[in-house]
Amino acid sequence: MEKKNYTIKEIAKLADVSRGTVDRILHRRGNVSKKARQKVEDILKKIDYSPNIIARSLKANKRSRIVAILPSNEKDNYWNQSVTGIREAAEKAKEFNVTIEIKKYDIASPKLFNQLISELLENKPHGVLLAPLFYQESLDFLVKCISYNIPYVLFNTHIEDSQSLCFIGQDLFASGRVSADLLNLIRIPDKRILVVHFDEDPAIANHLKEKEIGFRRYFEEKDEKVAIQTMRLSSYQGNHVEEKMEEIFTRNDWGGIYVSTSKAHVIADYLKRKSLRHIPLIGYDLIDQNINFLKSGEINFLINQNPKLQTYLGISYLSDFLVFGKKIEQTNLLPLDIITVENLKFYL
Amino acid sequence: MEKKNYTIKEIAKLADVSRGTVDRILHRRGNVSKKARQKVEDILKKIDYSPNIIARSLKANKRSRIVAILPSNEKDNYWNQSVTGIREAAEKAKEFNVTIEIKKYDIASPKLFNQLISELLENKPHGVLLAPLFYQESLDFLVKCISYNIPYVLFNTHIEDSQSLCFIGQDLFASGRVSADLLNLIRIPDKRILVVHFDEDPAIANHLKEKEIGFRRYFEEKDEKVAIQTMRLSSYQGNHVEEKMEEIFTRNDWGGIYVSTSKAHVIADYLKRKSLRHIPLIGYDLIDQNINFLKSGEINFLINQNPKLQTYLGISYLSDFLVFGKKIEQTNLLPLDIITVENLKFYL
DNA sequence: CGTAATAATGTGCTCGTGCACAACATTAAT
DNA sequence: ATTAATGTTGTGCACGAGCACATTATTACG
Repeated sequence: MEKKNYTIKEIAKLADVSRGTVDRILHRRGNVSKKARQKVEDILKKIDYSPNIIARSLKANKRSRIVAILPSNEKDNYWNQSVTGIREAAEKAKEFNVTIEIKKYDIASPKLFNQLISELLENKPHGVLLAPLFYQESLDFLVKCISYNIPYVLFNTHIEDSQSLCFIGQDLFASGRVSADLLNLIRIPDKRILVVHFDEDPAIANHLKEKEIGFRRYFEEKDEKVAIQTMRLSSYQGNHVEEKMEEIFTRNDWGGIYVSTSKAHVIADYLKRKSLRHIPLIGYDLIDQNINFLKSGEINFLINQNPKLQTYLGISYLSDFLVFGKKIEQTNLLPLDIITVENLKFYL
Repeated sequence: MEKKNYTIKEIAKLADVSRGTVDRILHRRGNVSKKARQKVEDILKKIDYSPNIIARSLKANKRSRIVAILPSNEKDNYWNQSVTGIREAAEKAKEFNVTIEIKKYDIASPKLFNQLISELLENKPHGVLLAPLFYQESLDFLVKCISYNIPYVLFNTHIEDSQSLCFIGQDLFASGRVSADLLNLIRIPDKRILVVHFDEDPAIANHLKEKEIGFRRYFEEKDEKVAIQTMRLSSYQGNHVEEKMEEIFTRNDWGGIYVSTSKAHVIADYLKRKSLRHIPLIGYDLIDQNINFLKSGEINFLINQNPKLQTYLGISYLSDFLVFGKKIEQTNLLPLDIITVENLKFYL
């Protein structure tokens, strides 16, 4: 198993040619006689040459600039964790002369997104990490990246047919099923279940629908006779949310609630104020507000979508690709961690 | 934020001295005049020099050999996953001229362990990854490593006071609590709870006890009135296990079972045969037998102790330390993943 | 002041890759 | 046969760090 790593110089000596000739063959640069090619290829068949990536990287010695583009964390601090992941990966990548720039866009304005993109393309980055919430706008951008030969990695939201290096995200359908499974354990029997979507933006709507399909499918397969009702809320509508909650909670007696976004804390807060904290509640993501309600018991389970790991891996992959030319797995669906008060601390 | 990485050559030019002088100052090799030192240190204060680790590594160009020592997976295929983690990390490390050798020891024989150790020390490895199940024997070995200046990383079992680069493992106490929390959700009310330890070896006994303490503490804090009874089994005793199970299950009516090792499948199998599969059961680790019973419903939850990630990180850390001189976090407690049928696939 | 001893400094080489360019060999065209 | 035009091959250099060693500057002391 003790495998020697041959160098170009050693191969040259074995084949009785010069380093240059070996190099030309390895890189298919032509200008090699049949005889020399034969000799070298014979050697290459016998041994297992792989270039020393450290030497290669030293020679290349390029500075790479990666731009990470994601929604602003002002309006939705779910994205804080993504930023943390980027920062941590950036720290590691710095040693390899890779710098990371973070660009945030307003989830409510495709226009500003487009503007950001075109500014960004003025001096072209070497790589891009993107959360493509706007479908069409992102697609346009990616076409440009391809034409400029800028490699990109997508995360959070899947875009079909893209030529990305890879996509890092979660399995939405499975995510709904996991939630259903947990809620089924703790729900109050014989009562209706409420599914809540906070879809500020149509860009996210499909995302949430996929989760709901998984959620409902679970109960169908289990042949459980549960009534499931869906409610749509937008956190931008202000008081409107309170009114809507008032309406839905006074009219019905719920046996469990599933919130398909990181906004479970909004419901938890309501339940607490209205002394409804006995109603089982499941939501997503380890943002501060959710964590507080998990600790105090209004939220029973949180599903961790690993936003931090998503971006950490995204940047790491891009960096490894730019520095060492490493190939990457096309799709990377991260685990859906089940979080309770007891194992919370390990995921923070 | 665009931070330039200065080179020694550039610093030399700025300070108007030679590369050698800068090098001597950076490495405290002496033989530098006060004047020159002053000039260079002034520059070093202004800029933020950190050596190019790629160049450094190329120059060093050392082949490193890491030996990973862990229990044999013949008798307990929990360790299969550890081996997988090592293999995957080895694949990555190969590119940096790091080779990994795996040595397996019999958990029943400290003698053979000692023999393995002394053989291993004959031609000294550059780094060691160890699962120190035998306390005293491991300690003796580590003392030798220290005297030979061999860096080591421990995983799975914690040894206090060791000078290891780091420990990678799980929080046993928390692990017991997590299990208790889950079992509390699904247990049959008003019935006794059974804790099962499979402790083939006294080396592991403490390990398991710590889990049980966490488990019991949870119920104490919750002020739940539950009777908890402990049973010790050894899978090496053959039929004896069956007898003991027979005894404990015919005499009592259990409301839930917690198995503190990866052997939950033994209980699951019994429950299945005796038509007792309604009894909630929680165990550890994603080994094939457990996975099967999780899928078929005899096991309700599995706690994933991340054995694969433990060794993967261990090798990665050691490799980064040997190749690039990177420092490492002292302790690394991996998450206790909660696994159900629904999120299982993401952890395999 | 001159020489020896010591302190301080600068240079050259290595690591392996990748490319540029010079050197040399072969063939074609006149 | 001579020159030009290709075809093929070998060498040199750069990347940045790190160390050995040669060279130069400074001090000590008779």
